[in-house]
Amino acid sequence: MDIAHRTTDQQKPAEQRRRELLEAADRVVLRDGPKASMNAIAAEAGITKPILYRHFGDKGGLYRALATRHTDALLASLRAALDAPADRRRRVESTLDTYLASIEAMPQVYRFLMHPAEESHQSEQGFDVGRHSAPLLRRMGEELGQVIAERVDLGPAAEAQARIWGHGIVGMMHAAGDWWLGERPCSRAELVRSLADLLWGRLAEAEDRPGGPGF
Amino acid sequence: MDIAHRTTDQQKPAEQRRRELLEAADRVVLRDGPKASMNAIAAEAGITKPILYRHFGDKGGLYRALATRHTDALLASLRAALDAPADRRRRVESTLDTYLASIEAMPQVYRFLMHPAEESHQSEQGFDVGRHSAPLLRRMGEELGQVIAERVDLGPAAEAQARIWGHGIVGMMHAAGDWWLGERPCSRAELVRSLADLLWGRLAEAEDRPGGPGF
DNA sequence: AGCAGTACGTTACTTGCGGTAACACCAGTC
DNA sequence: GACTGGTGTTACCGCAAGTAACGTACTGCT
Repeated sequence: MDIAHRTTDQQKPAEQRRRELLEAADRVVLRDGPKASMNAIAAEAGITKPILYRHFGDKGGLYRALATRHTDALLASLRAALDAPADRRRRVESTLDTYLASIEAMPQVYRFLMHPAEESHQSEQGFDVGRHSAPLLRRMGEELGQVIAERVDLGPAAEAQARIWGHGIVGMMHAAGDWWLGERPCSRAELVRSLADLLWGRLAEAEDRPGGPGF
Repeated sequence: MDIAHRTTDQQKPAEQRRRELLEAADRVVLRDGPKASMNAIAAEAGITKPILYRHFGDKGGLYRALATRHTDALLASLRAALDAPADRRRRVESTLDTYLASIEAMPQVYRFLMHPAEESHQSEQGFDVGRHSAPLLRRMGEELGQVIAERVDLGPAAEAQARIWGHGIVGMMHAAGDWWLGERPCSRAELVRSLADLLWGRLAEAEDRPGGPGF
């Protein structure tokens, strides 16, 4: 009588299957980069293409599902560092370090998250710049902005200010981390310290260099 | 008789040809986004694919040539703002505003520059994270770092610090700009002011919010 | 039992793009 | 006239995304 009463036989496999597929996709993507083919992923999962399409719609869907998993994981660890009971400078440094440690530990994951390899949504004729550059950055920016708004007293227009700062700080962290990961010009601790110093206004405090260029 | 005297209808200096092709490519890319096909570009230029390949090698080559043009232009205008004779805060605000005005004026160009749409170099098995995320960011970061090192007195370890700050600030500008361009949550002037405030240490100065969350 | 529905799975196909080979035309040069 | 080097072309290959059509097993319903 109960239509929706799928006994354990079929319901579990549905969601569990999806997990298996995602894990297989994960392996392939982490091995071959964002240009892993659907065929390769299907082969790794021991099945064929159409099944992937039934589960995820299109390649973008699969990648989005994959990205969401990793993004959630990273955001969770960042939240932990961000919410720790310590003074602000400590929290900032801890969060920076957590992020950098993550991308250092799994550069392939990081690379994948930051490069969705063109979702190609083609939404209309317009060129909505947004959402193309990795949703991970946006999510981190929004969350950080929220935390700032909650915990820091910014006077009037606090909300707008906090969001701007959230996205700005996340961008700073991201770009510096990306560059650092590529060139390794210094230790992680030094990088963390320098970035925190930057946020602490040391650029504004520093003196002009004596004998500037042509001036 | 004269070698340089070609009949007007054909046989142009070949470098000018390249320019024409680049301009055609520009039009198409700015219209169709980074996924513009070589066929489309060739059609826009009034010729066919193989010619493009003779000139630029592969799609990556064409896109690199295109990106270089725009990147050079943007960097030039940023340098102007950065080198203006004014106090530091003024220069910072002016540079931020110049950048934001540029991406606001030509979001398609901006989008293209930040999303080379996977060059797919496939260099070996490794995953060199670098250089995938738009060389524009790297170049801006390096230049800014250099300017900081030249004009600001940072004491010991100045060089490393300056480069870190350069990339960090550029990343801040980029991420905030990207987000702002997508959501338009405030005016450009407000954004500039907030970001400059952030760099001026206002995050560090601000008081804790009274009655924090659950604590 | 027999029938529909549905999720799982396959093979085989279409479409479109990056890239290339082979060929054709047109100048000036020996 | 034959040779060379630039312009251009058409026609093709390989490969990946995405789809259609078909087959199969298990379910509950009558």
